[in-house]
Amino acid sequence: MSQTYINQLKDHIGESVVLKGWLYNKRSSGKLVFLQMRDGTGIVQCVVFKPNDEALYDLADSIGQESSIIVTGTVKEDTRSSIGVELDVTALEVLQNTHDYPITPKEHGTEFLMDNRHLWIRSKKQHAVLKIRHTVVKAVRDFFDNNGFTLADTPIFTPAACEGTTTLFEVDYFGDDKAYLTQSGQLYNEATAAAFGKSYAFGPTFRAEKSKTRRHLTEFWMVEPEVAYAGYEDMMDLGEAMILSIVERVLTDRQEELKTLERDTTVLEAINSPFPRLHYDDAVKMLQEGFAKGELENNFEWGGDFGAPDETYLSTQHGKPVFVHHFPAAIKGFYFEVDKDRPECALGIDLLAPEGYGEIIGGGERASSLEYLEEQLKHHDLPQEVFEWYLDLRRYGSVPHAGFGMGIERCTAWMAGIEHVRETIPFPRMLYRLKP
RNA sequence: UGGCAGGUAACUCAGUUGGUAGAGUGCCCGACUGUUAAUCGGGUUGUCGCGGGUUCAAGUCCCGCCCUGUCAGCCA
Repeated sequence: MSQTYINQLKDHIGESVVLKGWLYNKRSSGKLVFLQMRDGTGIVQCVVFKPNDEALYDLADSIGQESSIIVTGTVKEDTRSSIGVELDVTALEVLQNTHDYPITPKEHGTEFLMDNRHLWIRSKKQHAVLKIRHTVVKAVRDFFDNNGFTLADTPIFTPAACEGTTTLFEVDYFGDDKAYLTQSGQLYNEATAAAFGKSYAFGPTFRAEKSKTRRHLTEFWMVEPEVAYAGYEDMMDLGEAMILSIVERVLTDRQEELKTLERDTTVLEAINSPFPRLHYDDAVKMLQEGFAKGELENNFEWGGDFGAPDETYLSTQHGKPVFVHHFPAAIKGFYFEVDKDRPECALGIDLLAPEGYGEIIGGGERASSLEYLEEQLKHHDLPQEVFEWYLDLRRYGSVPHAGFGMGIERCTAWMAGIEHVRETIPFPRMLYRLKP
């Protein structure tokens, strides 16, 4: 008999099936043993009644949490079950009986769970978060694939920094050369956009920032679209459409997981077009009003970059993600296009997620003038020879173009409604955390 | 990198004015025909983060270090 998966049991009511998986939890009551079995697709309760088969009962009663088991039984409807069905066990094969599984159904601390991350991902909530991550990734890829974008991944080893070397991980590259792990595929995306018109990269990104916050990882995944003949406003349109498609997909495909996580889905359901678009000037005014009302501790001044409390304040003023554009050029990268009428403003855009999840998109319009970029490289003290290939993009058919990057983990944390991004990736890499 | 909180059993924690170590959970044994973190009875577990100091005596007080969490800076 072939294997049936728990999420398909509803189609097999009354039939005998074989489930292959692990013991999630066990309870017994007199002559009954209840095996909570998981197989990766769900959890189902398997019931063994002692008078029916005493040897089977003794075996079922003896296995410990996370023992690997193959269960044969009859599927029956049961209103007491959260998935509507149960299994009456007729046979049980124990591949390995284990008794020292460290993670119990009771409470544990963060450090212990992180040390046991390789096992923790079997737990219901972690499983649900990672399923949501999967759906976020799938929604993102479908969105770009269905909108004329070509996937053109960028290298992970890079020869130089795009904004200084302090936040880069250095790698020895055959002795003489040094390589760095990429912190963004953006410069390369600008090249692929000139080849394909609309391109995107999706992959891991590395930042050696010594940040210890609930929003930071040293290794995280980012999706970065880049579009030729597009401006910063087009990126707000594109980002908004992408976010809406992610929210919709998560709400459609991951209802069960959202329920497991006790996520308040009404805040996700309330997200619709259009997202508010704030000029940096107006954002500054709002922050200053917030300070005047005593809702912010520090008075924000024009020219600065938003701190976490500022971002939270701006995003909680609306029930939706909020775009901010026209950041001061002085706090942005060398490659940004600036507003012709206000050269002190870069055509950068950020998207702030609601509920204090912070910046999930950062991007904008790129400078298309060769002369301006050469000037900017000097101004930022960057070696021009390293960027010659990048400047070629302005020598040969330069066009206005724009793009952005979205962090998969921050987006997933927001969708799942969880506190810390470390739970949104199977094996997080953080300052002081390289294991398991 | 800085502020704050913390490090005691496998896990989560308690430990009084300094007097020689506790609970719950897990695990093992037993009871129970419907359990949902099952319940009930019995049993089992210690480098009190590390090093130094004060003291007759330190988990407890003092100094240094290490580690963890959290907030902030930076960013996605």
